[in-house]
Amino acid sequence: MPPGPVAPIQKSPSLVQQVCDRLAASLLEEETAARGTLLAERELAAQLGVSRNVLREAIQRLELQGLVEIRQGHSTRIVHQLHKPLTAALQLKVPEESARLEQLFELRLMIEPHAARLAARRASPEQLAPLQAAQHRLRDAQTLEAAVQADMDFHRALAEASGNRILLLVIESLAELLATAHGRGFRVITQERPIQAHQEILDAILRRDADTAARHMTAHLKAARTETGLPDNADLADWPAPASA
Amino acid sequence: MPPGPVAPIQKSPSLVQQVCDRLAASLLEEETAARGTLLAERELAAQLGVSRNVLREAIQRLELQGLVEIRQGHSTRIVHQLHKPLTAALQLKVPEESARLEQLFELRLMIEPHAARLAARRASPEQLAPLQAAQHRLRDAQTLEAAVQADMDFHRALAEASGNRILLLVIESLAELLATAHGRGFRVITQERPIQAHQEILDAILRRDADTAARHMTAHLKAARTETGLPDNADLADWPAPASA
DNA sequence: GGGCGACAACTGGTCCTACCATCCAACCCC
DNA sequence: GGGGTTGGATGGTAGGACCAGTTGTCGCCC
Repeated sequence: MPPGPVAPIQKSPSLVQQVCDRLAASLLEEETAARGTLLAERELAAQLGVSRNVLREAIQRLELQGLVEIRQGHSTRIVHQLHKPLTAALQLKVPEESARLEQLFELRLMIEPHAARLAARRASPEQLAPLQAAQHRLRDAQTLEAAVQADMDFHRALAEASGNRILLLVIESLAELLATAHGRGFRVITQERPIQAHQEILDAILRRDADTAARHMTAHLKAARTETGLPDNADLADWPAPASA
Repeated sequence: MPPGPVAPIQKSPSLVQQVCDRLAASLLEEETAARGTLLAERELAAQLGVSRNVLREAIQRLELQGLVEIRQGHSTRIVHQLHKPLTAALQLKVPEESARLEQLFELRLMIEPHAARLAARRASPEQLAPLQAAQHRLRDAQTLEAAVQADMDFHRALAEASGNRILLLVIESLAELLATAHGRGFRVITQERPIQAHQEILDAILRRDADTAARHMTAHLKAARTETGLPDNADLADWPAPASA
């Protein structure tokens, strides 16, 4: 049937999808309901005029997308962890942990130096602050957990400073997978080198020296990869750091 | 409480989660039920001994993860599109299409030259074949849709040839987002240049010339970005191509 | 009065049944 | 034999009932 002049009535996508979109929109755009507790199934269902069944499936989707967190007994909380779906997909795609770590570092080596490069060029003062804060937390960290967390925060803040939100999402996911790997035989040994490496990257960014920041990031990731205990990789020996011509 | 010797009783995850894991496992590992039609809700629910409600929620999750495709009236089909969750997350994270395209090209410029570099080094004959096939399809494409599809296939095959499945997943997702953008004002004009650009990349890979492949890919993406109609970007002017020292 | 345990009122988790909407295919009428 | 009709399959929605954790409170016992 050719598109007649009558009615492009676009039959409604499934109710679940509508509810899902509706909730996603109101969760993303408004900071009002910021990461607080909210949402009771029965109440929300009545409020939206759909069955609890539909509302449940919608909420489940939101959880898989990392927008809410469901715990039995509690109310469903709002969170912002859009990287979760990617994390889950990667775990499905590369189930074996050592292979995943290997490929993960390869990808980090591709994008994080560029992220550092962009951050040096584009970071606003508001974006630099959390970067420095993470560095301070790393320096002051007493426990391994705190150090790992501060390390993740640094890379996350750097990605955010790059101004590329897609990049941020990918790096968040890679960082989480890496953090999960810690404590399962993949431990860092020293804690001194990362502090200095981060400091060099940070200094270069503060000087707006993009090439140097990228070079230090490349070196940092290579070293971190070795410390994680991954075997040598011929393809990484001459891995280039991005630098302007 | 210190970890006592008693019982670290891991309480069973929710039924939905169990069903989900079960199905995901049987869908991923076995090629037996390869992308064929399968799975009727009522029947499967009875077979697994859970309510249709639970089975539905599990299936919904699988759909969101890109493992199955649900259509009303049909039986649910098995597919393998693990990149879908990432695609969805990106659409949530960067709702505005032009900004998304901009950041998307930035990320492609970061990773695809490296993908070409790795493909030149590691691609097996079995991985080179689809690359050449895609190039032939692009050359012979009659319609715009066919050309876009062949273009995507080329980049996908290249990512696969890199041997990094995480990289493949990301590139698949970026390609899909890009394809979606076509036909919404973001159209390519010429179809001649991509053919030649792909050929140069392909030739370099066949010669195992990693640096040249990466350089051509960088140039190709820059050109493609311009043809898509995105405004000039100062940070891209001196964008480096990865090359061995 | 203070502490401890049972209870009650939430929350999400599971099940059931009935009915609607859509699609496909076999069937029947012309 | 062609084309419209119909029935049976699928997934989609609804609403109810009950189970299972969590938390705060109240009352009992010491």
